[in-house]
Amino acid sequence: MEKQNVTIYDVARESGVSMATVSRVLNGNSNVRQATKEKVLKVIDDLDYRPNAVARGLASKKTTTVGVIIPDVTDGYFSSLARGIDDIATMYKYNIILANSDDNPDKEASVLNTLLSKQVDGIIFMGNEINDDLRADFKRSDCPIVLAGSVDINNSVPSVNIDYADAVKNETERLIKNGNSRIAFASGSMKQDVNKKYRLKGYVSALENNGIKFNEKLVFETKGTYEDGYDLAEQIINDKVTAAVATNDELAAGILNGMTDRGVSVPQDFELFTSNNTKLAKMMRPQLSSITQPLYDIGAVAMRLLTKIMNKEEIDNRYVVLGYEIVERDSTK
Amino acid sequence: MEKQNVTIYDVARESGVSMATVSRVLNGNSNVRQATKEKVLKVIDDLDYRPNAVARGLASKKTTTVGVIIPDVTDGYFSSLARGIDDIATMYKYNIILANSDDNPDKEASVLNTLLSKQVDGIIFMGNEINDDLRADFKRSDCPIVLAGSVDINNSVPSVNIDYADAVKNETERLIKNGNSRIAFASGSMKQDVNKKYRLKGYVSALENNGIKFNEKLVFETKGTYEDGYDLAEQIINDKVTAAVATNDELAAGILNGMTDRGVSVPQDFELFTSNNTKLAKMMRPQLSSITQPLYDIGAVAMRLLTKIMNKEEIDNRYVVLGYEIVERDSTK
DNA sequence: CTGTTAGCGCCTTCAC
DNA sequence: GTGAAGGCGCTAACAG
Repeated sequence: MEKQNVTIYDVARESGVSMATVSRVLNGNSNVRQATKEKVLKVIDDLDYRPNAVARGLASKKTTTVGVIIPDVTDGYFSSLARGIDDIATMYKYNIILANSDDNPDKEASVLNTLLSKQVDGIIFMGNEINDDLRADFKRSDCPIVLAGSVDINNSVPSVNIDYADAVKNETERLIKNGNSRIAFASGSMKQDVNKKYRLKGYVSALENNGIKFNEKLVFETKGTYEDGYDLAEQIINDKVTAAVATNDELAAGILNGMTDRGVSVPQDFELFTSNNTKLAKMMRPQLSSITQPLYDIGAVAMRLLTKIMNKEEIDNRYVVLGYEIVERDSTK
Repeated sequence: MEKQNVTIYDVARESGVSMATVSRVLNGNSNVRQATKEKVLKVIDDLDYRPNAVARGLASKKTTTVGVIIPDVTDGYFSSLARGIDDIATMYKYNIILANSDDNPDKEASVLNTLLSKQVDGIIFMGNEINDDLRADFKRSDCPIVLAGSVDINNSVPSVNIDYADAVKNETERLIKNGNSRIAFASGSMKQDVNKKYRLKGYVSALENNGIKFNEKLVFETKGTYEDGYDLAEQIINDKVTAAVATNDELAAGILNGMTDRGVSVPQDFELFTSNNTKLAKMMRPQLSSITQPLYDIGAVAMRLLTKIMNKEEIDNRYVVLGYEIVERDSTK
């Protein structure tokens, strides 16, 4: 058993043409006579030749791979985005280098670096916090970057999102219409601009529009985990809150179970809206009312946008805002 | 703004040494005087030089990236494995090319091919069905491959798993001890050897060990989705089944909700065990009793095993079987 | 339409 | 300890 050694040179020799010609048929260059093309193709098949993408990358300066930075694949929100990204990437003949960052700035910076050293053609970044360092890295990188389901208040990079503020505003108003006035805002980290600058704002403006005074005590900041939500339920009960908007599904799931396990009936005595409509929302009992984000599409559109940028096509809109809807299931009246 | 052009040659010139020397300090080769080393390092820093991994890969025939084939990142079982894989990969300075296959043989073959053309140093394969074609591809590839949480009855490739048969046997026996005799085996596709050759076998042997006659009618084959489970509940009710073992968590979640929504109380009138203990198991109400697979570890160990193989280290055991436990929560008595 | 010739950026003997 | 030189496998002008 020898190692795979057959190179473009071998197939050139075997088929009695030059490597240039082989390269041409490989790359679908039209300037090849049909006959020669077929001859070469046959040899390629006979020799079981497989072009070396690394050599190709070095010569052409294109690797047909894009980097994807994700906080955690295990998170249903991000993995849904990732799936959309990969599908579109595959469609455009790209592969994906996936790297978990845990939203940790150091890891992000480090990963970004190794991605760049691997000469990826582009990068899709997902992350909840984008700080100045990262923005600077992005700028310096001279590599196409698109944010997917991730917000940069500075709009320093192209991105694909929904209107988070508007969505939360909408949810909150429905809660108000249902007669609630003590509505909690159950949030993941406020270091995240989505939460602090967008969702919270939507929450506040819904309150104001309806003459309800904003009460800082009803804003609960957590790390956004299921456990956080579960524990938070106790506090929510003590604070006599009658409804809540949660910024992500696992947190909401925790709150829901926390309330139910403590004897509160949802939605009769407590209403709850969540924000991502991951699979989880439908699996909970009662099922969670939610903003329905087009998660897969956000990833898909982000990847599509990236291909355009890598391809230097004209871009009409670098800051895509996809539509969302609200589905009322059983956690609201 | 120029493109990044600084190469090893530039830093060689700037620091007044040859590229060979720069290459040496880059690769931690000891045969470099401390003084020169520092000088070079400084220039590297000044020039903001970043070695080109592609060129490096071509020259050294090592890309420090491994391919990961996964049915669907969106699936909690596999994404947990993927997380373990990535963490260990990162620890050993590898990156991961992640590709979704949907368990589709064509996609798997195609992805495998492009992975090989990209000269990955190794591959972690996750998938529920491994057929002869795939085995042949593996064999022909001459590339280290490890299966993670995926079973190959032929043991043609190194793998990391738990003892699925034993685990299901255990669950089933507990159900029997609780007084059940009409126990369903709710399964994903029987084309999958884990289900057909392992889990089902465990189920059957538990029955036999306890003098219960195996009833084929109580084996329900589905595609393993949440919806499948939900629908299946009706049939389960009609068949007067009093307990079930499900082969994966989403399926179990569907069954659970399907039963509950149809007015059956769990675990009083129906007991349920599931098999993967993903996050979901704890989020359901009642919480799902389950086999607790060390998902993250399976991925991590698989990746570690792969590094050893890539590194041509001595391997004591190519077919790792990790321990599992059973946690009884509220879906069983 | 096809062949020739340079590299792409780095590693790796082999001398010195 | 350090430099020179030859590839790695392929693409990309440039000729013809």
